Amino acid sequence: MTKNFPKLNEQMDLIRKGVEEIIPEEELEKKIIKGIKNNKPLRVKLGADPSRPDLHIGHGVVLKKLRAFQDLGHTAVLIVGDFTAMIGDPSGKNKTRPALTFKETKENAKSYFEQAGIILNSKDLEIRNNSEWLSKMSFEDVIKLLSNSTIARLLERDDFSNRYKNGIPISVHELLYPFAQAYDSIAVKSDIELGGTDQKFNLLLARDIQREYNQIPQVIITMPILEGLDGVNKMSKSLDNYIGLTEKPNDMYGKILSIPDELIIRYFTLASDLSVNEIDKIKSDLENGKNPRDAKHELAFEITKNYYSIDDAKNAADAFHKLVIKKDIPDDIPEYKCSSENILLADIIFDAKMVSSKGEAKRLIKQGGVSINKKKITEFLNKINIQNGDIVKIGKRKFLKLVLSD
RNA sequence: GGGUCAGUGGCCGAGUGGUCAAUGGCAUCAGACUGUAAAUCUGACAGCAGUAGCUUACGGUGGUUCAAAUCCAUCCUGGCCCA
Repeated sequence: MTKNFPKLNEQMDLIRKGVEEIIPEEELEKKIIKGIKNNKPLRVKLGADPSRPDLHIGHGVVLKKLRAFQDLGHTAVLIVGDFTAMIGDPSGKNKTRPALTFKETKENAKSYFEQAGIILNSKDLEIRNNSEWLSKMSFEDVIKLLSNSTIARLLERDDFSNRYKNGIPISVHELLYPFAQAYDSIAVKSDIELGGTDQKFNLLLARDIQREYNQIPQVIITMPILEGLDGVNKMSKSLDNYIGLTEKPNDMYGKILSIPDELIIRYFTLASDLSVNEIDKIKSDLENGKNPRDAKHELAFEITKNYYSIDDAKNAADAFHKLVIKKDIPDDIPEYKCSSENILLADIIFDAKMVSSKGEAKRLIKQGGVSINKKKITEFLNKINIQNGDIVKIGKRKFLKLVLSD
């Protein structure tokens, strides 16, 4: 199979977009030149962590970079850490992560691929489980592997040294994680490995180890960690500041609009497919007084479009204007069947699972957060008379359509 | 192995026998306001209950007491010091 690789400059331009570091850049150029000359795609490794089944656009940053390599004709090698999931990557963590069972790992891996598949091209994609080689290693093999580094080196890592200083436990097996990951690179003979900046240590260690095992060390490319909706912390599910890859277009659009203005360019760079030139244009427009709101709408549109379609993005934009700006009601609202016309409002919204307890329902009503047909209801003790088709609004974004059934 | 300290609500962290469903901060939710689902201000924030009542909660279990998050015993988890 012959491939037509783009020229070095073209490749480098695309690769450089948004990256934090390329270590070392000259080696990358050499590898690319060699690839073009020998007509051989580079093997670009990315470790998938099956302990986190829900991907968000923060994960998308690095997946997009991997996709960029695929678009350039290279081979994406996705490693499922089914074996290492038993350890749990300590990167960026301040506590030991619970080990997963094999079954959980499998299920998570499945949903990981469904979601990563949104971004990656299924061609030029090689998927490997690291249990394939790690489970076969003997204790002797492990000792050989571990003899390539020192405790001092491991403790240099921020994650570990912070935990150590602050008296937070570090289990010994966590120290082995970077070695397992490094060994993956040897097993798949990676030319390049991608990761977030929090992976830098692990990625670099693999270079040393590959050298010990007589392989040409991989080039490492780190991507910035995308901030979440709060604009401060990294995007993560546990902080609930994330935009899921599989979120509905409307939610995706709305959530993007809620990012702080300062993050607009960063999001364009890391999460959209716009070219560096296009992004520079937006940047200068903003500096010349363009309303950030408009730029943010463009951003929301772009990202939603990439994950769905132009039409979906348009619809999401319309829905946002309707729901949030004009405070209108959305088109599709869940229905709730009422058997009686006389009923407590609190019971309805609790039963329809719009709130997690009746106390919460009462609280919302008391605070004026619930309305029927745009009329606020603030008395939670009175029963209400319902008409078929009444629209109940709960809080800012939840709606319920009442349907009488007899 | 010995000693010692700690484990509190989504998180951080007060509280050392009754006045504790438990101060405060963060997060969250609602209302007002706004270009925004931002910022700010106000309020709420265990569950059940037609409203001062009940239930479940301060690592687990058992106990002392009229009464325990607070005391005792034991177990689990972890930190630190010594070996």
